[in-house]
Amino acid sequence: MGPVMTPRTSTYAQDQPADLRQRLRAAGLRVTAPRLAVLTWVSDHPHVTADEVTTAVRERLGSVSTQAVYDVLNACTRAGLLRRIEPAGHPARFETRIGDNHHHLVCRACGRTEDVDCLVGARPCLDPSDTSGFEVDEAEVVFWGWCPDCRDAGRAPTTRSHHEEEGRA
Amino acid sequence: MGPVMTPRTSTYAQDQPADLRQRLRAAGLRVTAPRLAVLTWVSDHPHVTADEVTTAVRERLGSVSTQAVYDVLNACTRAGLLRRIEPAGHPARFETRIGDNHHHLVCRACGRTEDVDCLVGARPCLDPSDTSGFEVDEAEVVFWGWCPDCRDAGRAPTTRSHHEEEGRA
DNA sequence: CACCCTTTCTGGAGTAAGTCAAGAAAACGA
DNA sequence: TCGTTTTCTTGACTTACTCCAGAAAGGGTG
Repeated sequence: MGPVMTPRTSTYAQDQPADLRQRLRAAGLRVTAPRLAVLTWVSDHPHVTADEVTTAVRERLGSVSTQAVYDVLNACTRAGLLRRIEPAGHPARFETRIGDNHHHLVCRACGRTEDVDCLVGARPCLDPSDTSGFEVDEAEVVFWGWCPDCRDAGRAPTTRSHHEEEGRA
Repeated sequence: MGPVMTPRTSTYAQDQPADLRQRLRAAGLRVTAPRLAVLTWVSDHPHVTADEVTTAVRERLGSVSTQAVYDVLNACTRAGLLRRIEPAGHPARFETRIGDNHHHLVCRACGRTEDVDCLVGARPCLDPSDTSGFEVDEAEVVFWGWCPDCRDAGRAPTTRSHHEEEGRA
């Protein structure tokens, strides 16, 4: 079954096709096999890349064009069914956990991404002090670091010689 | 002088070549014309893209390879003389303001990037509640929105129909 | 100042992650 | 069952870089 990754039971893991159909229709999107397959997979495997989704969907449906996968991911993201995360230097990842504004923990080496439910210190006020006239509609927080695997594999700097900024705001 | 952009007096705008030479040497980097030109330009024009830097440096030096500009930007970033910002969906931007961990305001439409000195509410504690075993060394905050120009040009959604998440953590 | 060893720059090919476009094939309301 | 509209397929193209080999400087040494 291809590159099966630890199938975490996500918030939406109980999505059955019937459920998904409704959500697609509600979003004004037609129900198609590629869409059901993509949404189901992303739902069960948060933070997958387009490439991983493509592989998985092909396993299930036999053959789906790369473009179709991108179209599905884009349409669903636009419709609010998916959320796209684009960590600097890594391909985009997708998740079905939307509607709350949680944040992410990203491994600098392998790109592994995990959710961070909220920040300690109870909802710090994430408003910029000066918006320079911008109309701000989202505050995105990414915590950069090294996942256990990459650190153990020596892909993380041992001496903290990297960018020494004490790293916190 | 090419695409001259509002030359803001940055924190490091007073960098004179002599000064830059020292900083390069201190970082263990050789002093070369491309490096002086790149650093000077970025210093005076925070948040420029590699492409903009290339254009500007060519204006000044006559001819510099694309690769040289990338090499300089990468070497200086690695050495801690520059900071790279990579807003999702936009090419990387560079700045000389390092050593403090300020954040950024990015326009979804044109990628225009501005500094946010700090968050109101005095240094919210930006530590994830659960690091999943990750060794975190940086918390990055990006405020997404629409710059005045793009909003006026109608490139921003008028109804807040976009991703309605109330946008704050 | 001349030399030599590195580091850096040049020029050109190559790559990853997508996007664009035209036509074929499906969805689904009537 | 039809007709319209959306979606999928195929395949070229793009953007923002990186990789490579060789030429051209830095700059410490004698």
